[in-house]
Amino acid sequence: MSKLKSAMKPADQIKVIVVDDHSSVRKGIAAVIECEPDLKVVGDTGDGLEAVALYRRLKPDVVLMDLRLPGMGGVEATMAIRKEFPNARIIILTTFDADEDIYRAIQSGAKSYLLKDGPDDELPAMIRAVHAGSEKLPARIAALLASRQQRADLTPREMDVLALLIKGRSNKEIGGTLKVTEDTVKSHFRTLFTKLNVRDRTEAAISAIRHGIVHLE
Amino acid sequence: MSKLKSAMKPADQIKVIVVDDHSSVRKGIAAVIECEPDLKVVGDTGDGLEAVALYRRLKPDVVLMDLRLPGMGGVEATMAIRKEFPNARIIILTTFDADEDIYRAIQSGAKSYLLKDGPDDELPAMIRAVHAGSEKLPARIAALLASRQQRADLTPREMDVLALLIKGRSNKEIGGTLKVTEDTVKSHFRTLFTKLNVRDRTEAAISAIRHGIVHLE
DNA sequence: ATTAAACCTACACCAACGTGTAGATGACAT
DNA sequence: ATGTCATCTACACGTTGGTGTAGGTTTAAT
Repeated sequence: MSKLKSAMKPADQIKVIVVDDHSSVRKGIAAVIECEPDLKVVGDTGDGLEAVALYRRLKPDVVLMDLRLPGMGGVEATMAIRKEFPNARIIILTTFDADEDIYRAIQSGAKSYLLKDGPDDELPAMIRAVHAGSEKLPARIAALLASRQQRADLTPREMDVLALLIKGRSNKEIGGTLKVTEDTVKSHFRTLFTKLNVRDRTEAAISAIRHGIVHLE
Repeated sequence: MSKLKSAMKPADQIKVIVVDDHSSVRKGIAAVIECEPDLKVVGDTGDGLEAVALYRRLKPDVVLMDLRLPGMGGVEATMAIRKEFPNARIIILTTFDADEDIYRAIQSGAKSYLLKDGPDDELPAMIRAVHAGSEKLPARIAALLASRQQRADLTPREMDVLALLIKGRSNKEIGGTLKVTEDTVKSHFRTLFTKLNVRDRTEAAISAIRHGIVHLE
């Protein structure tokens, strides 16, 4: 395996940088990639800001980016890199499969979205595909995205109501916090129920959590 | 680093097997462990049943076990191994930090519980500690366990009610499914609210999800 | 200028939910 | 045997939630 590797000229290898705040995860990803003769990890970091600097310096072919980074999140880091380098090819590699996360990641300019615990050969194949210009998502992720699309987007106000619902607040309390009447809150819930295709607030809460519209923690 | 490794006699090394259904995860863990001269991965598998067979054959010092395995879960595999080898030292290594998962894992005889994305040096240190006889849990996990202990355990019936709540069912529907009256369901919710320390069903649903009493999916 | 959408408010009605209270049964432990 | 606990039932009462209906303002797009 290392024989193959040394036979490959560096110029032909796809240069990859890995951004994840846990170095053990970076090591694991690197270990998988290093098994592939045509791929090469040229840098890694656990910080979003540093990721941008690293990109400037190393000009990798592909970036593997975790979504949840301390300080600057993966979405922000992706946007920052793409603002400066519109052709940057970034793959989001994360443990979360919430619709909303996937949606925001793709919106930010990421080319693909992989789950860390996906099949073994998925990552190298996706690196090559994305490097070659593909933007194809794994079937599972594409399905999640499609299911999200079926649902109309929520307005900012509806997001507020939903966020407070997840904190266990009553209509009256939500109204108090948002400085509107209880009736208005009910009105927002009404449209929310329709958009989320649920019958009541409990289902709405579960659905919101399941789809990653709001995050527990 | 590999110099140190070769200087270490195999007999002095702590033998580890890794059980996880994703081979890329196994590789990552192995990569981290192989950096430590006193640790050695002697086997790995993605299957719970096979894990038991592997244990019989290799008699490792420590087992790293994922919780969510296809077919036989990590808890069952842990119990199966400990039934046959009561001294087996098993560390649960998973991505989930739900109280309930941790609780069941420790109940099943696991010596420790680590999160996959924990600090880099945590895993090797824990392997050594568990091998030496320690059962200490990481602070974060211990705190989660403690918070669970504050809560009285739920009765089977209460679990049923909770599970149906997470499916978005009303009191009447839950009663219909469990073949009891709506009043009985309310009665169960009453005690449930007290035990979970919440005010209403929506909070109960959120709390149950957060603590891993019930699982989405 | 008109339309559309987000956002807000109001009121009334009924259904669903939460609580106080009270009692019955069977299982299992001391 | 007595007690404790899980389970179940019942009824009444007040609160909260969900819906039908109707109309208001502001902002942005056509």
